[in-house]
Amino acid sequence: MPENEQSDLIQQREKKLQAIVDLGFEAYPRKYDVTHAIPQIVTENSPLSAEQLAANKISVRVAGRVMTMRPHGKAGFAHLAGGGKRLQIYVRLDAVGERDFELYKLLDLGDLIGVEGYLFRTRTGELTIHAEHLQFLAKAMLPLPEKWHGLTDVEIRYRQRYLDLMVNEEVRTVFERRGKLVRAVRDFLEAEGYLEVETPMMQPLAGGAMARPFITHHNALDIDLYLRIAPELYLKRLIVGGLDRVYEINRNFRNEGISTRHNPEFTMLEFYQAYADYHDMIALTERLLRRVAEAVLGSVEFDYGDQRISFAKFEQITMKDAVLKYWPSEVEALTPAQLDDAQAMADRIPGLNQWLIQRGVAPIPADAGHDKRSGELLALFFETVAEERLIQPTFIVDYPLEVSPLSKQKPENPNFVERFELYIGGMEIANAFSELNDPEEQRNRFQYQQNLREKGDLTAHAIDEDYIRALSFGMPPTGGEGIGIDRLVMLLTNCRSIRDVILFPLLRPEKHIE
RNA sequence: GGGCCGGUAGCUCAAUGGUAGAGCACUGCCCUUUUAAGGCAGGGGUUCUGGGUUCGAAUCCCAGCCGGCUCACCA
Repeated sequence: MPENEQSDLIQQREKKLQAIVDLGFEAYPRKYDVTHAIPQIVTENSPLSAEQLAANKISVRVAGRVMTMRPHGKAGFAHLAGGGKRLQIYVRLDAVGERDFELYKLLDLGDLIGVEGYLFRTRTGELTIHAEHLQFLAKAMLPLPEKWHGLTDVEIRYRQRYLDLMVNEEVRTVFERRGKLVRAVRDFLEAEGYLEVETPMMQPLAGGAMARPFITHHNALDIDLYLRIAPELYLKRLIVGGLDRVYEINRNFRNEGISTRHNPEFTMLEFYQAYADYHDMIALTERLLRRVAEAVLGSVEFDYGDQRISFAKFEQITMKDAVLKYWPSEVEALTPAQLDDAQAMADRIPGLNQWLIQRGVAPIPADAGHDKRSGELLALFFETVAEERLIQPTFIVDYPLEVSPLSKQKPENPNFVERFELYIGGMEIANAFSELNDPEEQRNRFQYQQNLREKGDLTAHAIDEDYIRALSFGMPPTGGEGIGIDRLVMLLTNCRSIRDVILFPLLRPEKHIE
């Protein structure tokens, strides 16, 4: 924000900083040796009574940010924040001396200080440091947000996440859980014999998913590169090379819309296991998610909005059955056989659109019925009628061939592939399949995608000749999966927006900042 | 990109056509166990921007900027 708007406040604080320096304190000292972190003191001493604290006289030296001040003439209280906890300090003129008490009086909310003293309980029973010495550590030149309501303006919360973290304690919890979740994923896969690897974020072809990429340029080589939309094809090259169990947790970049469930850069876990198929991936996913929930929440059940979600049991249903199960009664019914019949499905689009419009949802484009094949329509219908209804963890299996360019066909029905997506809380969380390892069939699939691309579908998969070459050296039968980490964090932190689980979500650049 | 809602003091919010306010924060004074500390006094505004209507606009109208939610693309 412009400096002139707050020049009075800043000038006041500059004067105070000068006064602090005049007392003999450094304006920006190098370090402060603490004996304890604030949460440690709170945890360790909570059980101790006032009498026990008085008898033991436990000396501590801590540092933190001043969050509240209650001066009382020649004494005063303050709360220091650190490590997500607050601890009260009590400063008396006769205990800290003139110089330190002058410092106390010059403090502003937001300043960083060190305190040395001993623990006691106040009359109201609050654990407090009886200060014997104060150290000035850094000045807050700008004022903190209001102390009761905190900071609610979501734009400032996202743009100035440091403020959000300072004053909204639950925000810290979200990101602590996110860290625990990623840690738990790594521990689990490590124990399963997986190797963590890193593959290119800048790729000459943006493969492995269907999405529009970001494009960039390398000057020395004078080539265009794409920020990756998925690591998939590189990880499978590693399977070819004999790294039989690999995983990667890192960012993907997709040049698509922004919403409460989409950020242009998002974190994806992908893992590949040689000599396994998608059934093995289902079993692994169930174990992984239970382990992660236990690690993060200590439970496999949790609230998400007004729903109670349990990882104790995972449903499994084919895409066709899901469409039939959730097909709206207001629309003319479909028989199972008609789900292979593009014409029969196209005939339902007008009725379906009427139903969608009544519910305030945008209809399916009118031309969808003309040029789409039955598998594409099936996937479209699934997303339209079933996806948001899948609250409890549900594996949707048997995906149509047309929307699955990298998956192996089902032996008993080549129009469908060995693939699943896992839905929880109405969101797609995971996508997995038995990996296609037949190089000729892969070439055919790429060719089909290429045709879509030439018809104007910018998300259709590009032909990757080196990937076909890699498959031509022989890839073992392999199960592979991707899990959207941000959405998993949303579930386990009860956040409705992906921006609440990404520290610095992409926003339009701020205009008026100097 | 479409629809809906919003933008007033550093922060959270009032004021619905008639003198821009409150609480917190800030400044000064008093106060040695408070915790939304208290008491007294005070400073602080391009009401998002630009037009328009009107005797008079924070308020009504138009355009724009910014944000949220939602729909579409997508994970």
